[in-house]
Order: sequence, then C-alpha cells, then structure tokens
Amino acid sequence: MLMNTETTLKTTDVRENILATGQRIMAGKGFSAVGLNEILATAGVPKGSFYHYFGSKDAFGEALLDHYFEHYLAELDEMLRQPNKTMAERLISYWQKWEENQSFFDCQGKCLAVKLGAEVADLSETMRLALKRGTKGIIDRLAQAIEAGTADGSLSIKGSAHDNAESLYQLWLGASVMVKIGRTTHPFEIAMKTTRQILHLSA
Amino acid sequence: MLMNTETTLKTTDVRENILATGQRIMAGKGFSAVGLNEILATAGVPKGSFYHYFGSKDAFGEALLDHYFEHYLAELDEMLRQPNKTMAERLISYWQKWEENQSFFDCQGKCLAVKLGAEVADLSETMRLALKRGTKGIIDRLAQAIEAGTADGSLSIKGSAHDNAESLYQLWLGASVMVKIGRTTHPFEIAMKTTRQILHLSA
DNA sequence: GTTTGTATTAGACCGGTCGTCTAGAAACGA
DNA sequence: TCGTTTCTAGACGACCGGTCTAATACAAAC
Repeated sequence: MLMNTETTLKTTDVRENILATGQRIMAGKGFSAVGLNEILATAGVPKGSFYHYFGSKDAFGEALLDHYFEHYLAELDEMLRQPNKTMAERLISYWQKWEENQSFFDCQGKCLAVKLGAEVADLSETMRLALKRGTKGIIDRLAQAIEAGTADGSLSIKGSAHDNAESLYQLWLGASVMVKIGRTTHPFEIAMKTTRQILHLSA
Repeated sequence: MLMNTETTLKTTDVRENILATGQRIMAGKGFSAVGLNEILATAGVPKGSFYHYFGSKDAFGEALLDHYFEHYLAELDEMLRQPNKTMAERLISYWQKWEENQSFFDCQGKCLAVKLGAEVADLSETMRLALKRGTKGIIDRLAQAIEAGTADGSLSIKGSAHDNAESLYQLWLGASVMVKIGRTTHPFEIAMKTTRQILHLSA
C-alpha cells in the first residue's frame, strides 16, 4: 500500500507522540516504575495502537533511547559548530547547556543517559546497547572537539583526547546523579571547575 | 512482653535477612523492578511478615540504604586507616577496591549509590535523603583524607580538599554507570588516570 | 493448665501490570 | 464500487503489586 503524505504524517505523528510522551514521563520516573497505560493515556493514544508501532515495552525503550540520542547528537553537533568561537568556548557552552537542562527544577532533568543508565543497563540488553551507541556518539564527538581544541590552541590536555573526553563525560554523568540526590546544582559548579582544570583553561 | 535473648536475636536476624536479600536483589534489578514477593521468597520469609518489620516498601528502601551506607562507611574508615601507608596510597587502594566491587562480572556491581541514585532520587523523598546522608558521609571522609594527604606530602591538589573530594566521587560514580552501559572496566582505568592527575601522583 | 498479651504469619484484597485479541473504522488501489 | 491493508478501539486474561485484617504461635503470669 502506498500512503499519501497526509497519512504518512499522521502515522509518524502518533508514533512520535508516544515516543515524546514516554520520554517526558520516563525521564521523571524511570523505566520500570512507569506503565504503558500512563504513557498512552497521557498521549491520548489507545492501548491497541501501541502494539502496532512497537513490539513490546522493551522494544519501545530501545526506540525511545535511539530517538533521544538522535536529537541529542544533532544538537551537540550544532553546539560544536558555533561560529566565531574557539573550540574551548564551544565545549564550555555545551556543559553550560548541560547544567541548564539537567537542573532539578524543570521536571527533574531530562538526560536519559543519567536517568536510565544504571537502571536499565542490567535489565534489558537491547536498551543497554542503545545506551552504549548513544554515549559512544557523545564521547566520540567530544574527543574530536578536544582534538580540534588542541589544534586551535584554545585548550591543552594531558594524555589522549579520547581518554579526556571519556573522563569528562563520566564526571558530568556523576555530577548529574549527585544533583538529583542533593537537589543542588553545586555538583555542576564543581564539575565545571574540574573541567577547566583538565582542559587547562583560565579558572 | 519481655523478650529473652534468643527471641531478640531471631527477630533482628529476620529483619537483617530481609535487608541483606533485598540489597542483593535490588543492586541487580533496581528498586521499582523488584517486588516484595521476590525478596521475601528468596529470603524465605512469609509475605505477611514484611509489614511487621517495615512500614512500607518506601520505608524498607530507606532502611536498606541506611543499612548499606553504615557498612560502607565502616569499611571506608578502615581503608583510610591502613598502617604503613601514605594517605595517597590509602586513597588509591579505596578506588582499587571500588573497581573490584563494581565490576560487572560479579552480579553486576553492588554499589547502591550507583544503582539506585538516579532512579530513586525523584521517586521517594525519604530514600533521596538517605542517599544524601550516605554520599555526604563518603565525600566528607574523602575530603578529610585528601586534607591529610596534603599534610603528609603524599599528594597535592588545586583548590579545596572538599571540592576535590566531590569531583573525584562524581567521576567514579559516572565511571560506574559507564561500566554498566559498556560492560567494560575501561572507564575505571580512565577514572584512575584522571584521579592520579588531579592528585598529582606519579602516572 | 489456663489465661493473657504480644510477635508473627497466612492469605484475601483490589488495583494495576503487560500483552493479546477481536472488531471495526479509515484510507488506499483498482 | 469493492477489496485490502493500515490503524484504532478497548475489553480481556493471567498475573503480580503493595497493603491490611484476622488468625495463629508462643512466652510469661497466675
């Protein structure tokens, strides 16, 4: 069957709607604590439709993560392409954005790697692999940016660019968990200080 | 009714048993994904007994975390009191132990701060506060150790001891999440390198 | 040995879980 | 127009969730 444009649009809209709603809810409550019912009721989609678009809750989780990282990486790419800035400045603006998005007051942070990482990695192999793909994408881009930063002279590091990228990502991941636990953004300030130290930027 | 010693022992044993079993299972599957049934069946305690020892699943979670951190902090204290070692060596041995305990092959890591932090912080206020108390205990001890390390000359830092302690804890927390996601201990090697760099230890 | 009172347990309870399934509506091609 | 496929609708089943009440087990007191 060939669908016309309208149908195609509507169909992907429903799917997208379930995905977006699920992302919002699960970013707050986690994976296991949320039932399909809640997502579907909120999205205004009947239960019967769900299994047309997704094979299972597990498969839905995988799609959710892929969908999330796709947008995330696109935004990150844009961030690291900002004109009239040094690579170091671009990187710092990425972490500033992290601070804003992950702060607890606006619906308790939106980063799915932070929220679902530890919970889901031991629970579902497919979701674990989606998480792995996504975080690899982030770290690879950071590594490339750090490499470029050493080239344009705006930062300097000890050891390889990739190792530093991993380390910095770990640092911010952990900081995000601590922000959730403490309900203060102070961990982010600490992480930013350490980040500048590692990249040898002016304090 | 006055209980004799035997009864008292048995009672606390049952409680301890539920706690220990719950810790083992939840360290693997998380909080929401585990039902009381599973814990109680594994522990060999009848379902009806649960509410004699704990007020609710939430209260159980709080007790679980308190119980866990109590042991954790005692072990940490011991670690940081090892004789014939510099403070820097004691700290490094703590993180080496972290690597061992949190590596994925032995029942997927045992650190509850890692496993439950992000999941539970937005779910239950009492559990969040237990997590906050516990992690504060860890960071305070690390800060004190770092302070002592600068005094005995075995390490040196930039900025305050407490800030460095927070940063290092964040780093290792994030590294543990990445270990879960990637099923490699490589993040720990990276974290160790960065740790040595921050504390100005020989590579 | 019976009574008393508490520590502990068994199991019912209701609501929610994921996932299935049947029917029908809607959108297309011929 | 019809026939076919895509999508929607929501009842349904089997099961599991946390919670609570009513009954038991059992030590102490008399």
